[in-house]
Amino acid sequence: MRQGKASKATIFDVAELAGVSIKTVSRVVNNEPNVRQRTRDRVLAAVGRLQYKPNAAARSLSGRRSWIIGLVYENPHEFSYMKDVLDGALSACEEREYSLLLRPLSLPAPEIAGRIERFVTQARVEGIILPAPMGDLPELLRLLRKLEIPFASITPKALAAGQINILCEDEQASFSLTEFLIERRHRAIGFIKGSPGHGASGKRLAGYRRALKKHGIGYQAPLVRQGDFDFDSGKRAAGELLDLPQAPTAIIASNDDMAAGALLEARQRGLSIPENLSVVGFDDTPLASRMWPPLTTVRQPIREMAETAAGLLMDRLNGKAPPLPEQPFACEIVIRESTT
Amino acid sequence: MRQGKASKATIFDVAELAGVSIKTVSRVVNNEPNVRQRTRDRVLAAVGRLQYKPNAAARSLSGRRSWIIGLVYENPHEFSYMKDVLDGALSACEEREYSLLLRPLSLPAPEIAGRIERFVTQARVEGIILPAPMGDLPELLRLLRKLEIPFASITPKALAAGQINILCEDEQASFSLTEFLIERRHRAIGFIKGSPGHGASGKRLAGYRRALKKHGIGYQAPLVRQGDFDFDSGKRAAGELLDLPQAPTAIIASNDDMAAGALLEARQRGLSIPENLSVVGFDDTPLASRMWPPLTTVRQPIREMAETAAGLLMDRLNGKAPPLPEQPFACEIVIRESTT
DNA sequence: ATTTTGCTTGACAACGCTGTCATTAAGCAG
DNA sequence: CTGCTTAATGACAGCGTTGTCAAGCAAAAT
Repeated sequence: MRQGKASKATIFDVAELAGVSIKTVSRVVNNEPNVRQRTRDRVLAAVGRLQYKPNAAARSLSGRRSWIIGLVYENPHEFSYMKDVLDGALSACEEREYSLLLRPLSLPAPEIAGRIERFVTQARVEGIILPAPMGDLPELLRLLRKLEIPFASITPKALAAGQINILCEDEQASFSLTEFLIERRHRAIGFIKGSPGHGASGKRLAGYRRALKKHGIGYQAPLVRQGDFDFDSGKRAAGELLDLPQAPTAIIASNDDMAAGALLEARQRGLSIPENLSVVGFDDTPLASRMWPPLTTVRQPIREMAETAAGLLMDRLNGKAPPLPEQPFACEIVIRESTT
Repeated sequence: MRQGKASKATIFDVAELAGVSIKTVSRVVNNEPNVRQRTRDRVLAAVGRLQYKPNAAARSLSGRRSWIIGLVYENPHEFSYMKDVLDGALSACEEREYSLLLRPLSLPAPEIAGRIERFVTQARVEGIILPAPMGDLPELLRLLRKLEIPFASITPKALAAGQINILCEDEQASFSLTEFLIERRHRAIGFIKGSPGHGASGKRLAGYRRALKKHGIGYQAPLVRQGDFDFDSGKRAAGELLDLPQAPTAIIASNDDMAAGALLEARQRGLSIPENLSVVGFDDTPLASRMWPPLTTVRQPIREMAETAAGLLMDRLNGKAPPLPEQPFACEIVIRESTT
C-alpha cells in the first residue's frame, strides 16, 4: 500500500518553479551558506507554494545520515520517570527535526548485545540516549563504543571525560533530605537502598551517610536495607526496619514506589504517618502526591535533563562544538505531609 | 558525523558472494516466492557470513514504503495507560520489523491539523495508531481520511465499518461494576464522569445507568458529576457528592486518578473507607494498588489491545486480508479493599 | 519432436536527495 | 579596463534498494 497523498512535490518541481538547479534548492532547504538572498527567497517561495517536504529516505540514503536517534531504556513497571525522559527527548528531537526510536529492554537482558546491535544496525540510529540506569551498565557502554556510536547518558555516575553525561545531584539531594529529617529531631533513620546496579542507589546512600556524619550520628548497618526500587521490596524492607529492636522513627526510601510500600507496611502495623513514623521518597512521581498522606520527596528536573541530553547528542552528531560541561541539574525537596 | 561502523555490506556484496544477481538477493531477503531452494540457501548463507542488513533508507526510497507507523496520543499527566499502549505497539512493531514514531499532542490542540500533517508528511508514516481518546476526535479522523492514511483506533466508540477499531467493553464493565456495588447493598451510588469528549466517558455512564435500571433504582441526576479524568476534578466532584443532603454510600469514578481524588476528599472529611464510603475506579493503574486502601477497579487488557491494533494496521498496510472483526476485549473487575 | 507454460533469474532504470567538482558571475585591487 | 580571487550556481554521479520487464530453462502438453 502506498503512503498517503500528502507531499508529492520533489526537489525537481521546486527547482523548476524557482528557476534554479536542484542543488540550489538543496542548499536553501539545508540552510547552507553561499546562496544569494534573492535566490534564497525565490526558492523558499516555491517551497511554500508546492508544500515541498524533503523525502527523508532519499536524504538519508544520499547523505548517509538517518536523522534518527535511539532511546534505550529499561522498561519499568512505574513509568513516570520514563515519561519525563520521553517528553524531554521528544521535544528536543522535534526541534531539530530528528526522529526518536524506542528500544525497551528488560534487565537483566542476556541478549542485550544482540538487541542493541540490531537496533543500531537496522534502524541506522546515529546516536543513543541512555536514561538511568542504562548508563550504569559497563557492558552496554563497551558495546556502544565498539559500535562507534555516540551516546548521551543520564546518570549520577560520572562517565569518562568527553562523554555526554547529564548528572544529577543525587548525592546532594539525599544529603539534604537526610538533613531535613535530622533537623526534625529524627536520630534513628532507616534507609532503603535501590537496586545494586543503579548509580543512583550508591549516590543516594552516600548522601545519607554524609549527612549522618556531619551531624555526629553513628552509621548503623541494620538501619540500611536492600530494596530494588519496587513497591514490594519497599514494603518488605520497611518490615525489616520496623522489626528492629530499636526501630527507626523515619525511613528514607530510595524512590517513591518503595516509600509507598513502606507506608503500607507501617499502616498495616497500626502506625500512623507521620506521627509514629516519617517516610520520604525520591522522584516526586504522580503517586507521591496522590497517596495518603502525600509524600515528602525529591524532585529532579528529568524532562529538562533528557531534553538537554538529547540536544547535546544531536548537536555533537552535527559536528557542533558541544558546550558540554554544565553543572549538574539541581534537585528540589518537596515537603508534604508524610513527615513530621 | 557518520553512523557507526556496523553493517557495511551491501546487496552487491551478498550477490557476488552468492554468485547471483542483486535482484535475487532482494527476493530472498524479502521472502518473495519463485526462488529455488538451493539458491535461497546460498544467498542466506552469504547474508549470514557478511552480516548483511538491508539499508532501510534505500529500501524506503526505492520501494516507496517507509516501514514506519505513527502513534499519536494525548500526553496525559498519568501515563500508565499510554505505557501499556506503547508496550503493545512496540512489541507488534518489533515483530514485523516496523519502526514506531511518537507524536504527543496536548488537547485541545488548535494546530492539530498542521502537526499531524507534518508528522505524516515529513516522517512518511504509513499508518497511525490512535489510542483513546484520539479516535473520538471527528476532526482528526476527517483529516486522516483526507490524507488517505490508514489508521487503527482504540476506543469504545464504534467507527465506520471497515475501519480498524479495537473496542473495549467499557459499557459492560461499568455495568458490572455498578451491579457489584448494588449487590453490596449500595443504593445511592455517585458517579463521576470523565471528560466529555472521550468515548469512554459516555460508555461508562451508560453502563452505570443500565445497571441502575435493571435493579429498579431510579436515576438521580445530582448523583452524577462531571470530572475530567484528573485527580483534582475527582476530588472536587466527590466534594459535591458528599455535600448532597442525601450523600451517596458509594462513588464510581471514571478512572483511578479521579477515584484517588475522591478518596482524599472523603478522608479529609473524616470518612473512613470503605466503612463510610465505597470508592471504585477504572483502569487498574499502578496507583490503584499502591494507595490506601487499595482500589477496587476495572482492568482492561490495554497492552494486548494496542498490540492487536498495531498488528492489524500493519497487516492491512501489507495488503493482508485483515481478519478484522473480533469481539471486544473483556474487562475484569479487580476487587480490593476500597469497597465493602 | 515441437510448442506451450510456468518457474527462475537477471539487466537496468528508477527512487529523491546530497557530495563533488566544474563553471559562471561578481567583487576588487592594480 | 584587466587579471585575480571569491561567492554563487549548476551538472552529474552516486547512495542501496525495489519494480518492471525480458530472457532462460525445465517440465508439461500437443
